[in-house]
Amino acid sequence: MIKIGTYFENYLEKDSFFLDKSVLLSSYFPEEIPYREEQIQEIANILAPALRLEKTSNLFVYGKTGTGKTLSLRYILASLRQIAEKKRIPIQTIYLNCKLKRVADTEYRLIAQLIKFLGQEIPPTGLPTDEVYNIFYKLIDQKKQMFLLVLDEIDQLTKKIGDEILYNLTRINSELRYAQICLIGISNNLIFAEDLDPRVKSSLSEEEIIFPPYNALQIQDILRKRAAKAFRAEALEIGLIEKCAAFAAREHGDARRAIDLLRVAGEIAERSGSSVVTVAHLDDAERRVESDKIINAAVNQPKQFQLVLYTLLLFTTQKKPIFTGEIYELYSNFCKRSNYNILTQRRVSDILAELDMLGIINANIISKGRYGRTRQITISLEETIIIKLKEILEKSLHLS
DNA sequence: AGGTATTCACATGAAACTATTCTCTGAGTTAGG
DNA sequence: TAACTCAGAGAATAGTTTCATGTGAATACCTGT
Repeated sequence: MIKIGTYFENYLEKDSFFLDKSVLLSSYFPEEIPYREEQIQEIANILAPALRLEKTSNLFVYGKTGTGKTLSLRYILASLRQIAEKKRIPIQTIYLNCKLKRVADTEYRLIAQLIKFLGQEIPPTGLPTDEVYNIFYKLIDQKKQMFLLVLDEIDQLTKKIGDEILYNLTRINSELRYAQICLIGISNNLIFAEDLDPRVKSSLSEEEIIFPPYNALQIQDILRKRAAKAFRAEALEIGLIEKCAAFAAREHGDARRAIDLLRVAGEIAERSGSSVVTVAHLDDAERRVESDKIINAAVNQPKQFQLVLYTLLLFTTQKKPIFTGEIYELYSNFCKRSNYNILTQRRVSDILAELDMLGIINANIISKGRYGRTRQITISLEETIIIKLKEILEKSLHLS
């Protein structure tokens, strides 16, 4: 007990080298967005007519993750809102992330969210979708006003439920008498619009803006600006920022990831009682971030999904690749033994594909000629992660 | 030897089903006048 | 008669199952030399 007490005291007395950690969180909103002036100006040009309540072109924003799309749009919307408020222009802006589970990832829920934004509650289920649309129309068309609707990660939405929703949304304007809606889609899949219904495609991407990835130098600059606010001077080892930027640049210039890494490195350094953040801490941070990502992904999956993953972890300790059929065999035996019901191979195949998508396993579809076609599966996780993952899955599946 | 045709072991798609959670409707019941 | 209760019909959704079709290349099977 005493030990812990002194630990807490020491903790308080030692000044943290963090000045303001919130600067490094993804919720932080910087005053300026470096290297994105051009894109912001362009978007502003496109959206400006909204201030006069004139018809505004729908807009499509492309760019890889961590290239500042979301941030830039939020920034633009915020200033647009400010002006609108000052001049009493009836503009509403809505930002929705279509990937959020149980929030806006289906047609019904998306519209329900919009209605909620307009100040009315919609039950999570029970109503027909048409009804929800009608409520929305009525609410929005009460007076002359402009709606800017930003749909982030719109590719996830169409991947899951098709593009009918987008068709409906783009068509809304012709059914509204007073109000107007302008759609702004954000996607990090550059070729996403290719396999969209041509009608939707043409009306949605009237204007397109591309956010290029940051290069290493730009990320360095961004990191320095953030670090200056987040850390005390002298808290970072020389060369740390450069290394951090290099990590991120390797991953297609993802600034968010770079900032994340820096924060986690700081936390690790702080906990280890070091007085500066070193490159070694950064390496640790990278490992931590990676393993957190994977473990998080695994934990948030359904039971059967975890079961498949668990058998996979159990039986692929050696580097030797394993095939779908073998895994299915092992999996069904395991289920029998532990009283879980067994899924069909069809489903397991889908689960394997999902595991591949999440980056938990590596699965290549190969043809063994006369001996069929199958997935060749390897696990590319580090031993420590595998062990941790096993523990967590055992707990979650109530295995002993 | 060289060229096709087969064939395996799944992959991939589409539709339909199941269980759960939730609303709405309207018949039957209750309580008050 | 108005208010209340409660069962049943109908929706949305996640996770599956069923049925159907697709597929890449190692082999089997020809053919002609």
